[in-house]
Amino acid sequence: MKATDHSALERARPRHRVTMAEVGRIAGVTQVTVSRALSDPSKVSSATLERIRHAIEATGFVPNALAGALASQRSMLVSALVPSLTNVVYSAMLASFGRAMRADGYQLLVTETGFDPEEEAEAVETHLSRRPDALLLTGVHHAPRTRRMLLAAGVPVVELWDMTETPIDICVGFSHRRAGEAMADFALGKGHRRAAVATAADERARRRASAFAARFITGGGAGPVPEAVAERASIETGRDLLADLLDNRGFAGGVVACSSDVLAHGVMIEAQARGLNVPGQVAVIGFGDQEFARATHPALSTVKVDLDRLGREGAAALTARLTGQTPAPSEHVIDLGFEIVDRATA
Amino acid sequence: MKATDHSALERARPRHRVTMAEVGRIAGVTQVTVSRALSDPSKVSSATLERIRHAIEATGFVPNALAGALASQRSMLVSALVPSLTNVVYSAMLASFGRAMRADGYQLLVTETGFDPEEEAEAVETHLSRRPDALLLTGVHHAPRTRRMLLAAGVPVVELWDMTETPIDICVGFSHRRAGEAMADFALGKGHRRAAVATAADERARRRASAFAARFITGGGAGPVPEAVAERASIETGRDLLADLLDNRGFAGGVVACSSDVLAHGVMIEAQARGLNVPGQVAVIGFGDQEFARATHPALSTVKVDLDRLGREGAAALTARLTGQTPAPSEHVIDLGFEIVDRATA
DNA sequence: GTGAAAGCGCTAACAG
DNA sequence: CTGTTAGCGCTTTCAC
Repeated sequence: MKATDHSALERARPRHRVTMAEVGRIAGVTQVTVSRALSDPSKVSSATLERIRHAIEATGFVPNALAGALASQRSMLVSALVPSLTNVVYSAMLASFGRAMRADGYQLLVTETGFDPEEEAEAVETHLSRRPDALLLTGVHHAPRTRRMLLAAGVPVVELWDMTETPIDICVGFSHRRAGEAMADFALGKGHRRAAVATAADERARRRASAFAARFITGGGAGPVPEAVAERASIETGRDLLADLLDNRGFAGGVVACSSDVLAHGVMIEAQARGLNVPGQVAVIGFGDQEFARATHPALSTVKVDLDRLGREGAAALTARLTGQTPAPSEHVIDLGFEIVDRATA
Repeated sequence: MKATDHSALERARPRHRVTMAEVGRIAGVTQVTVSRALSDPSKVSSATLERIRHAIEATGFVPNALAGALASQRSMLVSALVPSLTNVVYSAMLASFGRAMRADGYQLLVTETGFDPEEEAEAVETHLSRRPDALLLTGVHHAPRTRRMLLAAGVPVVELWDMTETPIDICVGFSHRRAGEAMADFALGKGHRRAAVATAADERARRRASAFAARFITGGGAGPVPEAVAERASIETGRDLLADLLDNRGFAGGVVACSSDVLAHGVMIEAQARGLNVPGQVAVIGFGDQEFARATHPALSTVKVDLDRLGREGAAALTARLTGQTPAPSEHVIDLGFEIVDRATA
């Protein structure tokens, strides 16, 4: 069985493919009728429909969406560009976006752009060659040619996860500056007067970090707010960051504002490994409210961003456009906000 | 600027699209020459090439890959079906697979199947309509019609993350049974005589769990080995699982074999929250060797599976096939193995 | 309710 | 080195 199983694939060229014409021949109708039977069965007599169904069954016919897309000028493809697939923040957003689009019959073309605008531009170009009906970009910072290509293509675009006054088309997200400020207000409200920042290098995280530091000081906290930056966010780099803050940057305890829950978790672990009490000696605020945030010990205080909703709203904005609706100017930028989750670490 | 920016998109139908014919007209050649200039520039005189480049630049022409695929019978599309995008195990594998395929000029059509063979079958069918040049499936358990459709399509297929005697085409992975047994041997070697299992519900995890339990007992451990099962793997469910084991299933300490590092981390946190010493009272073995495993406190002992390599090897197997190579029968099943990482929690 | 004709934008021979 | 001629497998439009 093993040998025969493979033999089907041992040939260089795929086997003969069934077409609508062939299905039609078997069912005693023309190709057009088969097409109609599939796209709008109500236009075909039930007797014919039955014969066509049989023929499809018998031949294992699978319609060629490439040809369909070419003829109809609708690919039913949506392209999604995310900086990273392994970062839950983006994959969660992508997953919920994908589910929503699939429910509307679209399929997802996915590329990981690695936080690099140039790679993103390349990806946009190749994706555009597939004539997607819409595109999802992450963030609002893109290479100039990205914007140019997209505008020229005249395809609906949604930028997720960030806000801007000048979206390419539609953008759905929240203000990173305001999120950073809210973290500072929260820390201050908890009575903290000394703070540090542990952040990933990416540009949105940095924006939150500086907003936090600025607000913390103007709000009455002690300056300066030392900042430690890691290339990537992981528990390990979170540990490194706290170590660095404590050992080299003059941070003697207080609250640590982190650019992600993962980093925050690393900070907690490092503190605990050093015998420091959390939140007594080192308080921690995360970002994202990932699933595990409620399950750390103590439970992590953080900023909740509804990633699921982000993906869904992005999809909704796109499908609205795709069904011919023109958003009002005010609907081009959708602010989903965020929420401070006050648990036990700060 | 805001208003004008959008106006390009305010129309229902996309704007007039540039074709090769149009580029040719401007460059003073026929459409075919433009096609050649793009696919094999050496076949076109440098003077013509220059004019064509100009015309492309001037018009912002982006080739239509749909039409190209239809004509050439090669879509340069690879479809990837993964159970979950938010689970790092799968997204890491997908990301490395994607990078490798992209390097060869392929693009990724992605669908999340949610561990459901029926959903997978649906997805295979829709994906097949895009005429992908190859497919990636996760695992080796599929609906019968999935196998049938794939065989009929005659497309190269790689099944990742698991092994079987009867792959659809090619499969790359490791033996889950042997991994479970290796965990048991490791625990036994560390002197543990009492054990429990904390596992996610998915079928591969269960397979490792039962292999662990069986081997642990035949290897000299005390039976029975209580087993706690969670629908999904998270730190939170890991905590719940240990609580359940301790409170309801007669587990009085010993080693806990987990189906993933995340679950293991949850078990550690719950133990520590209860004031139990790790590994003194509760020892923990994870699975996957995710990035954070080395950074927990104490560092997590686990089973390393090289996800990056998994993705790469899967891609390599596919591209070999796509360049016309026929794998030897022995090369249809590739065992990547695994490795016990002996750190501090067991 | 069904068919015929045209064409989507490209690649693949085959000429010259 | 460049052009001509045929499709690829569908959808669309217009007839009947």
